Amino acid sequence: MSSESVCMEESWDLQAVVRSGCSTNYQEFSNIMNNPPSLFAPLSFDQHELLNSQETYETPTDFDELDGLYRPFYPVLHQTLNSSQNNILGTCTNTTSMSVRKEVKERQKVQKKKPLSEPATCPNSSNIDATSATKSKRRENQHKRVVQHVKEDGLSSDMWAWRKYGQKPIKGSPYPRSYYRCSSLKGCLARKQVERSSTDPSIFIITYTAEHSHAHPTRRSSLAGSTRIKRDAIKGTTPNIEPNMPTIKDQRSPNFDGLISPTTPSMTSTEDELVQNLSIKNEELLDQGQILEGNESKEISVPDLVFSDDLFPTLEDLEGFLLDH
DNA sequence: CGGCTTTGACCGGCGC
DNA sequence: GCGCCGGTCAAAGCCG
Repeated sequence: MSSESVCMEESWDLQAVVRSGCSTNYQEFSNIMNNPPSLFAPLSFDQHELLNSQETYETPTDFDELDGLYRPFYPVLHQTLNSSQNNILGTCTNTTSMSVRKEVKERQKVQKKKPLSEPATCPNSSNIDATSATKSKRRENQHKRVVQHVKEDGLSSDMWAWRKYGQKPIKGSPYPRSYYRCSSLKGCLARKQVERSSTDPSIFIITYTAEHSHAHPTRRSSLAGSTRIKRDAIKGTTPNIEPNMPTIKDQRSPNFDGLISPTTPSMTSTEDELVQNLSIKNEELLDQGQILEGNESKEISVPDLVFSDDLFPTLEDLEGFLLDH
C-alpha cells in the first residue's frame, strides 16, 4: 500500500510551521549518527515531525544556508528511518514541542481553565468568558491538525501518555472515533483522535490537534496507565461494523466499543534516552536563548538532522563535517 | 487511591 | 430557526 499523507490545515500558521520544523537539536542528531536508525524503536511524534518537516519550509532563514549542505543527507536518512518505522504510513506535521511551548503559553493566556481538570495557570485569564474560551479552543483545534495514517502496529509509535475522554460514532464510517487528551500534564491542550479507516480497516487514522505544552514525559510518567491501555488494546480489537447505528440518543449506542485503545507507550531505552536528551537539550537551548521564537528568530535551522554540540561546537565545525561528507 | 475507560448529556458550528 | 453532527464534559465504575 502506498503511503498516504493528509495534511489538514485550514488556517495554518506557516511561520510556526517553519520555525518549529527548523529547530536545531544537536543532541538528537548525535544520537542518530551514533546509533544506526535501525536501532530505534518507533520514533516519537515529535521526532517523526523532525524527520518529515522539511517540505514545509518556506521562509528563508539561516537554515537555508545550511539547507543546501544538508540536502544530500535527506534521502539517506529518510530511507533508513522510514525503513525502521514502516508502520507509519504517512504523516503531515506542523509543529514540534519547541515552538509549541510559546504558542501554548499564549493560548493559555486567553483560555479560562476549568477549575477541576485544568487548573488556571494564568491569573489574567480569570475574567475571560468561559464560553468564548471554549469556542476559541474548539475553533483552534479544528484548524490545527496533524493526521497520520498508521497500521495497527504503528499505534504504539506514539509515546505520549493519552487519556481517553470520549468516543463517538462518525457518520459514514462503521468505526467510532476515540478522543484522547494528553495526560502527562494537566492543562496540556494536546488532543488526539483515533479512528479506523473505513476504506482500509487495517489502517488507523490518528489526528493530533493542538500541541503539547511540555516536553516529552519521562518513561515513568509516559507509561502511566500503559498496562491498562495495552489490555484495552487487546480486548477491544473488534471493530464496530454496524453501519447503521440505532439512533437512541445523540446517536450513541450502549456497548459501542469498537476501537482499540491506541496508546501503547512502548519506548525502548534507546528511544527513551534520545527523547530525554532531546527535551533536556531543548530546554537548555531555550534557556540560553539559542532558540528564539518569534519573527526575529535567529535560530539555526536544521530540518531533518539534529546535531550534537559536543561534536560540532560551532557552525564551522558542523559545516566542515558536512562538507567532508 | 490515583488514573483510567465508559458513556449519557451537553454544547457549538454549520448547512439548509 | 432548526436539526444534524462532531467534540467535550463529567459522573460512575474499574483496575493495579
